[in-house]
Amino acid sequence: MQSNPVVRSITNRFVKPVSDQLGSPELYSKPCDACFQKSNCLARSLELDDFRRYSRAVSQSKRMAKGHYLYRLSDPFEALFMILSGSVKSCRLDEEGNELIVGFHIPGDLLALDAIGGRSYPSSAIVLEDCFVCKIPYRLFDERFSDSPRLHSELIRQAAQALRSEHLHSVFLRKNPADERLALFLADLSRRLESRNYACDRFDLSLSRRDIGNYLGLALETVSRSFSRLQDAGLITVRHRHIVIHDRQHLEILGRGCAESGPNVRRVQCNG
Amino acid sequence: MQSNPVVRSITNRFVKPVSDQLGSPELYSKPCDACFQKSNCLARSLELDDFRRYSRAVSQSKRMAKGHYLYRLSDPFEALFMILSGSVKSCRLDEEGNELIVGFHIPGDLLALDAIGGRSYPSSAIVLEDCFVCKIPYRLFDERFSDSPRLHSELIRQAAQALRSEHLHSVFLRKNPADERLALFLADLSRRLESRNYACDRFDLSLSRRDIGNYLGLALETVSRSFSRLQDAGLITVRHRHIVIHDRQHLEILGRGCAESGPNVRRVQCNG
DNA sequence: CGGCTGTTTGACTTGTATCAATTTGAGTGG
DNA sequence: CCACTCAAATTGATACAAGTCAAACAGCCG
Repeated sequence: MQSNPVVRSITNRFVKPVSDQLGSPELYSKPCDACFQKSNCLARSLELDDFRRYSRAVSQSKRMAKGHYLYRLSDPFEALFMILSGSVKSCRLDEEGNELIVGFHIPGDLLALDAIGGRSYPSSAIVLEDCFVCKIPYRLFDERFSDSPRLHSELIRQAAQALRSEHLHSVFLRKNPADERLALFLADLSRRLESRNYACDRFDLSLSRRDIGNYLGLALETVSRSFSRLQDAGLITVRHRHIVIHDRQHLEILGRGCAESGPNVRRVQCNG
Repeated sequence: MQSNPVVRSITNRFVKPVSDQLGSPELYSKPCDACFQKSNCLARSLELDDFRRYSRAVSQSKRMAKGHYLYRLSDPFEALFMILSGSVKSCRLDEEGNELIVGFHIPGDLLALDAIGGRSYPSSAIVLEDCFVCKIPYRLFDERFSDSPRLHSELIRQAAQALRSEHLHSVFLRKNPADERLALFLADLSRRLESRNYACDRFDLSLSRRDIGNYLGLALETVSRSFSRLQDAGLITVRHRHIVIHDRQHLEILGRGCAESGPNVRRVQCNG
């Protein structure tokens, strides 16, 4: 794990906007060729013809301010979103109207995969840090509009990857104690940041303790205490939302429940 | 919720085998047109030409005996599977080699979606009740072999549906007490059985208490106690693996955490 | 500066895991 | 058909991780 000497915030603009006014979503011209997330783009393997068509259809990136919605639960489904910069959480609602966070997304992530096949979005996407996003109209994948097999393959790959991630998430929500959940969350986030070329050993969390607890199935107080314990163990340094990772490998080992350090070795059994 | 007067086991053979020997997987001729799961099939919306090609590629259904593997973790990925009859669990392994169940599947379900895009299966599929399965070579979806947009659309739909189910599963693993998890599990299973035209108010579970606990993030003893409590509340009758559902709607309400019955109303808070 | 929100820490409570003992059921073989 | 064996399920007693309640503290912003 090597990090850049300078910490780059994921709110940095990867794409220079034409205009610079913040607020409600605005349009910017953004040729796909110049996009910083080209390597994660669905269109990365397209032939020139198909790529041009794709590029024309998505050639606009929206700037979204913190707190705004990319889309709302039960809005009609019309597009996927790729995050170019910033961060986003996606959430459902329970019966009492509480948010249930189902995803925490960083640049390079594709959003709204869970909406495919339905008429409306089954979740909302809320901007945590000012974002640039690329809006990908779903009709691009519609047989009536286009039939680029490569584009389809790329999409199904991404969906399968998302499914695998969900499996992992659901598995470690089952029995792992609080510290392990948090450790794995941090290690996983660090890895994802690294794979997108961000600093992975120090970053600012855009999620509150409450949101982290929500996502990990813990009370916010428990999250706070777990942060303290991980810090006491020397694995991280935490000051409010600023995190420094000292030993990601150890975090991962702890997160996988293979911890053998200290007196607190007991694992909760899963009965098989 | 209406059920058939006669309980039909999901081990019933929907497709008559040519030969009848049980044991290691054998081949049976099975024209897709006569398939009982045609309505759930990926090929259901294909034009005649594409359907024929599809049918030729998958025109064989395997019989698999209880305890056998449809595929194993880290086997090379080559095919998806549709369950025609019987039931199957899919599971990953943790570091200690324990099973972690990520799915419980009944006829009409499509398996191995999570393997797409990788070289090998990320999970194993184990037969719980003798099965007939349809093996769908993944090359059917490969651009080099075919480029039927409809088939792709169907696949991505199924994947998105699986993703939504996983979101729901992960959400209710977070904070819901044992009784709610079990209630929702039973109600959901009942609904799925109903949608596949099986008896939904009485069935035999092919999962053990241990497996259910594993899937729901509970100890097997807790599962057993929850069964007893649901029975005491008059919602179900349970005798070992045989379940009778008396009030599915109430089970669902309970499962969603909106319970107001009895003294045990307290919900575990999720802190928002 | 207040007012507000988010975070930390402490004290107490509780749901469920764990350990342990019993009962039931299925399968096997005489 | 009845014993025997083994796995699965039930039920009870106890312990502990994490939830809840509460209070103090730190940042942030108009």
